[in-house]
Amino acid sequence: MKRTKIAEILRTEPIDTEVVVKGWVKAFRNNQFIALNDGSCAANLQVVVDFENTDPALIDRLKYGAAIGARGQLIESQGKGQRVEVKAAELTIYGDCNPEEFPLQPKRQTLEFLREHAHLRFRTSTFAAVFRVRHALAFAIHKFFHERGFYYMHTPIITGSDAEGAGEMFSVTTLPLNKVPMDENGAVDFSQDFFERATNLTVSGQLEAELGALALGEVYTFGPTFRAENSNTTRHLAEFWMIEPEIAFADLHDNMDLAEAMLQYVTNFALEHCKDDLAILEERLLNEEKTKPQHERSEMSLTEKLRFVVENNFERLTYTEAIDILKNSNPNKKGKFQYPIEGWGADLQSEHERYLVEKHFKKPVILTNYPAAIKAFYMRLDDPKEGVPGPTVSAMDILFPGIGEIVGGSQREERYEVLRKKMQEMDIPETELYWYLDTRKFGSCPHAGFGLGFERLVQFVTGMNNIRDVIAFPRFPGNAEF
RNA sequence: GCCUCAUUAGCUCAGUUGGUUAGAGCGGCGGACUGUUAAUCCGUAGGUCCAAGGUUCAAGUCCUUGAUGAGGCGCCA
Repeated sequence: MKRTKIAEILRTEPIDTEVVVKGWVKAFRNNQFIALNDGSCAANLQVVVDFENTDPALIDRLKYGAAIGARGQLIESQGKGQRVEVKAAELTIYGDCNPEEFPLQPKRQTLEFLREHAHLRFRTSTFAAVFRVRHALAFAIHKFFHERGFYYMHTPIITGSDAEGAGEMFSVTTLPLNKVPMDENGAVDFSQDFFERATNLTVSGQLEAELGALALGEVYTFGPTFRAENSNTTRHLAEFWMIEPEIAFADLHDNMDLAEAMLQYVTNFALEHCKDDLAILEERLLNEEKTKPQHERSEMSLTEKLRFVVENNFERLTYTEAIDILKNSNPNKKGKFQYPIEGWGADLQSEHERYLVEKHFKKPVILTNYPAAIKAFYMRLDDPKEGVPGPTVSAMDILFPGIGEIVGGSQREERYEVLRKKMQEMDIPETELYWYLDTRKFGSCPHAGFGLGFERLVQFVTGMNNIRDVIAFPRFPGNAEF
């Protein structure tokens, strides 16, 4: 007989039919009640064992974590706490689970402990919920773009360009590391390498996505990204997933509208499709915050926060306006900022971003038109504007409470000469990026795009504080286990 | 990379001013109970106090160095 997933049984409740369920034992109570979970949903199904007519040796193997199957009638539950249960006629043990050796215990475990047992942490209700929500968000992203006529574009993982300027890169090579061939100048002779040139893992698919957008109109990438930065924070990974839409015939405002609509769409998708999982995560967050002092606790519950983002427009303001607000803010006047706001031109520190998002506006914020000097070469130079002390670019960063920067994007510099000049100023070799410049030479048009850190989105929606807890096997400095 | 804090039983933690035999809860194991819901009740085993060195009559406790973990900052998504 074919097994039925527990999600299906709980949805359709086929009372008085025989079912086969298979899953892992989450609890075995009173010598007769198995809480069975098969990962298809957050809820467990209760399997009732007739302990008086079942082999005691078999009952003895119904340990926490064991993989089992049960065949029997689905009946209305004879007890409280659940609507239906399976009256087991036959039990099968697929995989025993020795409780003396199994690292997980049927009790609360710290996230730090589970992080060190990442191969088993899917078995916990928290991580099962996180990864189901992660799936839902990934699916929602594809759905959102597909519905809007975007094409999903696969940009290369291995890149020959080291001029993308988005951070330190991981080298890709088949050269023998114990005997690297050198050329006559004493430099590594990459002509002997697999690709006959130096190659790296991608730090962004943006430049390639732009090429696609300038023919297909609207495209997006959704793939892994690698940064060899020595970053040790709760919001950085060496390997993470990024969504990078790129839209032709669009300016910064179209870009902001797209990003905001997308974040609201996928958040709403999770609210609608992951109710049980979000309930588990909300409860977890609530318990975690109980250990914090009152003033550090959030004013809203997890789902309230998500609903707030879906129902309210993001606050849009320019960098110049933000500097004004920060300069006149209480923490700046009272010297509370570690980095006081001196004036126009400096990059904002995370304490400043947090002040704007969490204290001043209390909602997601889109900051735009940053000084050109602190942003990437490909961002479009703005026309000079009265009251703005220096040149700016059509950049935008979306800041989320608790997460910080979740989106970074811009309108792209589409003017050939302006882009070339900018590249020269920033020491970006034209020969490396001739193909990028070509798009500005042949049928260039205004276009824009952004990068969304997928794990940061998952962090926001699940309420998990550490980015290492929203990806199955996190990669970070000193760690590539599993 | 920088700063701060932590490391004691399988897990989460307590351990007073440096003082005799290092404790608790949960989990495990054994038993009881049998419509339970983190089941409950009784009993029981379980320790390289992160590592190395030092101070001291005496170190889980103080000092030095290192390892690992966590948080903050920087880099960013």
